[in-house]
Amino acid sequence: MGNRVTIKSIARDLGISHMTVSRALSDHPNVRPDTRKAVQEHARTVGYVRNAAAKAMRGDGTKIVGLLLPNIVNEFYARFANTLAQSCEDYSLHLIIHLTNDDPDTELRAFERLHEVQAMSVIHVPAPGAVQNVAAHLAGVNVIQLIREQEMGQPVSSILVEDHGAIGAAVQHLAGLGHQAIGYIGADARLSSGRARRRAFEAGLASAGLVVDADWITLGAPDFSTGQESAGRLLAERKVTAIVCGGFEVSNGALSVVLEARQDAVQGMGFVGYGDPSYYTWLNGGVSTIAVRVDELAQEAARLAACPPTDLNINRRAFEASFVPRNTHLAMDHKRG
Amino acid sequence: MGNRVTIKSIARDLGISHMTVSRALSDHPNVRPDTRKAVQEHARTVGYVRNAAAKAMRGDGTKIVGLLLPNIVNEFYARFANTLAQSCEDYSLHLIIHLTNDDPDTELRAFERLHEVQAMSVIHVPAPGAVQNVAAHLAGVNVIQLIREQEMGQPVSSILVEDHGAIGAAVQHLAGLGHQAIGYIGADARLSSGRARRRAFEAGLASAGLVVDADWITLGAPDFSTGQESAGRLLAERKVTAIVCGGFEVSNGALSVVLEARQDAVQGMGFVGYGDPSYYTWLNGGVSTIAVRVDELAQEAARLAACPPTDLNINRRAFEASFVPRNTHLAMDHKRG
DNA sequence: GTGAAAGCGCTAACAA
DNA sequence: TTGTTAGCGCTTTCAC
Repeated sequence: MGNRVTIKSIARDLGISHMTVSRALSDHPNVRPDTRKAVQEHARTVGYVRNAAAKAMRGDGTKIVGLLLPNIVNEFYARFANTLAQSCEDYSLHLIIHLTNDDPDTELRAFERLHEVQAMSVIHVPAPGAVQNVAAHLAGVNVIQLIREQEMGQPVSSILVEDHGAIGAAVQHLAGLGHQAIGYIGADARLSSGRARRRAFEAGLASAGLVVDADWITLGAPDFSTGQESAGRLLAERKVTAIVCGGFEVSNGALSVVLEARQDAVQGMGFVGYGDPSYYTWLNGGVSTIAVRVDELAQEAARLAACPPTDLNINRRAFEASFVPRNTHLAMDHKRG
Repeated sequence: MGNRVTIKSIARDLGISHMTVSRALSDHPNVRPDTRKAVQEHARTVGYVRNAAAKAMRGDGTKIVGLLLPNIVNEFYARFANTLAQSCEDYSLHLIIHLTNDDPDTELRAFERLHEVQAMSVIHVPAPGAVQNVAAHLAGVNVIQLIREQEMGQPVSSILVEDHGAIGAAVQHLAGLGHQAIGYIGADARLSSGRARRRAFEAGLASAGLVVDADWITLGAPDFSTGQESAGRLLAERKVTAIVCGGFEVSNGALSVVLEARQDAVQGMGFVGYGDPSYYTWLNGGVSTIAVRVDELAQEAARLAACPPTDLNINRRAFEASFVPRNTHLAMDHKRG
């Protein structure tokens, strides 16, 4: 069963040496044109494909790229993976996906598995928490960090979102609408992105001349339930009149709570989400949000994955986020175009 | 650079034969316990992982599963991939994703690439159109078709959605609401699912005592733009008072048009979507839809991918869809819980 | 209980 | 221009 077609089987078929077949198939100059043609034609008709394992074993590399994401249902990650997968097709790269659920142990296992298959590059959203002994699995791997930065004990590339300006604009926008007590929901200090966004939020408040109340800043793991719980708390306490979200998952979690809250509890409340899933344009007649150029991030990631930077020095690239004002106030009637 | 740790390098380190190392690492009985322990400990400290390529070359299989989806931004596919990826983790399988965009050529290339890496199983949503010469790349591969069925020239498993009843229920529901002219948007006859759902829709009309008007049935490729264009046409013609969608992409496309249409053009129009993305519960105060048990499909797919059915006969498994009535009529004010 | 040899598919280096 | 050899990392088979 399943007798693979190999260069040797082709060589037998054609009564020549397997080396001639190898040369013909890789367009080596030292093959008589008619031989080359005959070999290539035969190879096509018998459905020959080169054996990736054999190539890998010779040290020729694998064309395998690993992608480590918290999940793939959040539309930001889904779009990223989608665009990345398409770009990988262009570079003839295989894309292996591992979901970390933002758990360091799962992340470690994923690195281990990718080491087994000798992945050439790994694109990952670093999970929160301490760096573990991943270093052993990183020898000769081209590591590309996404969104968050974390020391890995070896030079890595990073693709980041520069959202300081956008978060500031969101706060200004809310202040302009008359909001004085603005709450924030985001990731805690374990993540570089969590630290940066929180700073941006506080800077925004300051430049709008508003006070920072530590009680209105709710932090946690960068996940859906943090968003839910934080929004629930802020809503229950009724101290803030607006909420700014600093994270993709957190934003969806918070939004789910506000959308399902009693109307009188949220009427007139300001809300700014993070990330820009397609349905944000429809919910509430349009949810104001901080938009990230996800496709550009993904294309840059594919480029870096396909062509590892020869210069092993740090390689940081940041993409500017933008504030998209829509229906900032909740529980309004639908507006239609 | 990047000198891989191998059983031979470990053997050198410990001054023993590489065979003893191999046996120790695979818990073979014929190794002195202290030798085994020493080897395993050393392997752990130097970060040894087995070389997948070498194993594959010996014919031991690859633990690689290919996943071919039209895209991964549609929430149904995203959820499927998400659950599948998690399940693959449990079975220690590598998941390689290829996006076909429902294009047969892209699909063919994906099969070719997966053949190169000797994927053990391939889970795929067959693209519309004729079967091409994929057969050559299927030798010894465990093929699992998802949602749609297509003859592949070799025995395959299929994981299907049994939505006849749910589609019938949707039509009954609309009829009960007084709708007499009900339109349908779905995939054309190139897809098994397109044929089946259309039949289910017509059967539903018949059993509700309603007429079938061929003009109200709009078919096309199973994509977003088909949904957009068809919904646009049905809205412009103003002949139907309700629309039933028969496809994930199509449903989102149609919904996008309906949500962005002028309010008077859709007020009171009935709408039933297909699939149940999370935001359907929030849009329009809740979009009625045909819900598919996506997690169960994915788990079954992982099971089949991990344990290829030894019995090479047909292996079909269908999961029942259900009709979820929510705010069937469009452009109502938000209802809140 | 341990080791040596062979071979999976492929190509760089040498031989003819 | 074509062919032979060797070796990448691993395990099965056979010898000790």
